[in-house]
Amino acid sequence: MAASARRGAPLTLEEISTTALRLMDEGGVEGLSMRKLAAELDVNPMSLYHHVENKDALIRLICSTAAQRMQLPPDDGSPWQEQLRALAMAYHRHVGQHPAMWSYLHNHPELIADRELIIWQTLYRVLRLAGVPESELRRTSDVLHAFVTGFVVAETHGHLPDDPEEVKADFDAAVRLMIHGVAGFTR
Amino acid sequence: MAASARRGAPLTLEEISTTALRLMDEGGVEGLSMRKLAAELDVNPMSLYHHVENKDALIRLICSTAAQRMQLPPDDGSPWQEQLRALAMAYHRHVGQHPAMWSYLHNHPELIADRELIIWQTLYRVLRLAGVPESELRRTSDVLHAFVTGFVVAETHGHLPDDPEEVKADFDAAVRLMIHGVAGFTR
DNA sequence: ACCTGAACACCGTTCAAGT
DNA sequence: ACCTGAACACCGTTCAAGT
Repeated sequence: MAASARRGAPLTLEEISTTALRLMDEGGVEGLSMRKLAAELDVNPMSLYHHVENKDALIRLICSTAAQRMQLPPDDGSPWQEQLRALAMAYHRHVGQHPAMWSYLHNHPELIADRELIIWQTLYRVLRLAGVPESELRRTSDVLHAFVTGFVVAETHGHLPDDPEEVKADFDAAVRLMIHGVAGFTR
Repeated sequence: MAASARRGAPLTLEEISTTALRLMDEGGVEGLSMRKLAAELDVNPMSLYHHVENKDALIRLICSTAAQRMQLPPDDGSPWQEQLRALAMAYHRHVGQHPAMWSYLHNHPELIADRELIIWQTLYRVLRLAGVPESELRRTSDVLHAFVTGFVVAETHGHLPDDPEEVKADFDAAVRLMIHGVAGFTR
């Protein structure tokens, strides 16, 4: 056994990653430290190293579990333009919930490179529907993903204090620009 | 007088910001610390606080001087599509030279919000040329800027090791998508 | 197997003291 | 006016020791 001296139960990866993500959500990147996380879990800082190799690995864990759990819209049969907008909105919501995590992810794109992730599967499906040829799927999805990430990160960190109507109009303009871009692409 | 005990001349903001940017370029965000910067300048760490309020102010200084010095293409009379591409390429080059600074900037868009900056002036000019109405300039330029930043940051951090031909094709696709998007916008 | 305390090499920053 | 050293409250991480 050898559970914690202060806690009843032993640590799990599950609660480590959940608590770490919460700390990041609440206090940004600098809100998460190994020592604060340990304090939050009521455990010795060094105990964490038995479950996670180091801080980088911890953040990687947070990102991958959060990315896997993203709630993305299913294929409802609507036109690709609407589905692209719905996907962008789902992205927008997720970044709004975990801005610090997405900032990190934006600077470490390799953590989200796995094409089996639901986010890529969904984007591929929408782009196929739009008529993007198979050979261009990787490239087009990369570009759109970078665009959307750039936009929502800038929006979340930049002008949230603004008039929400303005933010909505900005978001609409971004989506329309992408739709026109993809349409012009396959025409 | 009262210059440094170890150096001949007193510190200047100029050399502080130049050296700090170099440290960031060489070692990423974690390559820049007040103590390393002081060591590099052969000065006591605390001396820096006489020229700069704190580390945040130092990074703000780096970003604003670098942004002011960006070399952007002048109006050469070519079509707006070509000028937009040239602008994106200039951006691309600058981010490639200072990736860590741009990562920071991407997460602190307020540092680049001043519409008098050459980057906004240039973008406004190109968009006017493309026929974007005055009332939509702020919005459209925000969206495009976020897109370009998203793309070049992702590219710089993500798949530079790739085949340079592929990177170039990705960049072309991104520019074409933006051009189609803007064109569809004003049609 | 899992947890712990002490220790090391780093941080940013404050403050009182030097010239 | 500008620089400095000591000190404080933080970091991530290693290591040897506990159960």
